[in-house]
Amino acid sequence: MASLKSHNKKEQDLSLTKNQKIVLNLLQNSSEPLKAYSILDSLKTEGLKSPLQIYRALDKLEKLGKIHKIESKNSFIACSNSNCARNTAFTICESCGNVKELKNNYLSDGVNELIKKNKMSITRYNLEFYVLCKNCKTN
Amino acid sequence: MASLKSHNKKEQDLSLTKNQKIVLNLLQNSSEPLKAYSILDSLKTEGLKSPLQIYRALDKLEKLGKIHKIESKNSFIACSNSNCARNTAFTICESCGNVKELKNNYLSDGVNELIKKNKMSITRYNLEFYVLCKNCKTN
DNA sequence: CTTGAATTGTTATATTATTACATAATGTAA
DNA sequence: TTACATTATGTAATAATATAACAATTCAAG
Repeated sequence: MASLKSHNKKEQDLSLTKNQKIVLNLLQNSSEPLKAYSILDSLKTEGLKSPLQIYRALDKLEKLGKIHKIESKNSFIACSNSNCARNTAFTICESCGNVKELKNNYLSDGVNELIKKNKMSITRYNLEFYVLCKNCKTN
Repeated sequence: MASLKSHNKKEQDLSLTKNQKIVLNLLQNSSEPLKAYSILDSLKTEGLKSPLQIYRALDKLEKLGKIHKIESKNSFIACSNSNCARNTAFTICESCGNVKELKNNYLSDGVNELIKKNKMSITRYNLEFYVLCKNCKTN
């Protein structure tokens, strides 16, 4: 087991530490973005008791591209692509706050075009599209 | 002067209240985004002494589209277009943090195309492009 | 003038995030 | 292996950002 783990490190990010795994797991199983202190509350049972333990795990996961921060909501969401550490795009429902990550492939061509046309030399981008989600439209 | 002022209210947003004007003025004369508490510090001399006075002015100005919040920096910047209350786009230097608002016209066509192509029904957007600004490139 | 909406002032408090410091685990090169 | 650097941990304290609650005031519309 141990040897398997270390062998696959890079591919599967099994190199995550205990705290990082716990936090990532919570986010991956959440249907909505979570706030740091709400994560903390949820993980008190797992032995995480200080904000810093959460923030440190979040920082690392974000750098790895495994999660993203929705800045306008001070919330964190698991990456639904494949570890996009640099470019992100979300839709955010203006009514209920529901957030979805847009698939890289859907956008990247269009965004690249946009960038070229405007002669911008971009190292990274974050796009937030505000919408009315299906649920909220019908209500 | 006074009569001119009241006559042009709507066009020039002279209807702003005292606090709102003071805060907007500070932001318009700033070369960089400012944080709420730094605004508070700067305006202690003008009689503004509580965070809430600042936040309330900022909220109002943001709704009017006269300023924007850079969420990832918890900072505020005066609008450099004409009161774009809904759609915003910025470049943010990854090195020095320098922020510039992109002109609406530069982007809007391209963004609209992008939205159409992806069949999104967007009510509003905020685009953050991270760059290396000229200064930081050469250093 | 008077009524209702918006704005203000003030205190207290909630929420989000980091500093500082001591310790332990892990990786790596001699 | 030892030794050294790097990374992660735990904990307490505190900084930075933002809002709640309430009383008082301003100010335009009827």
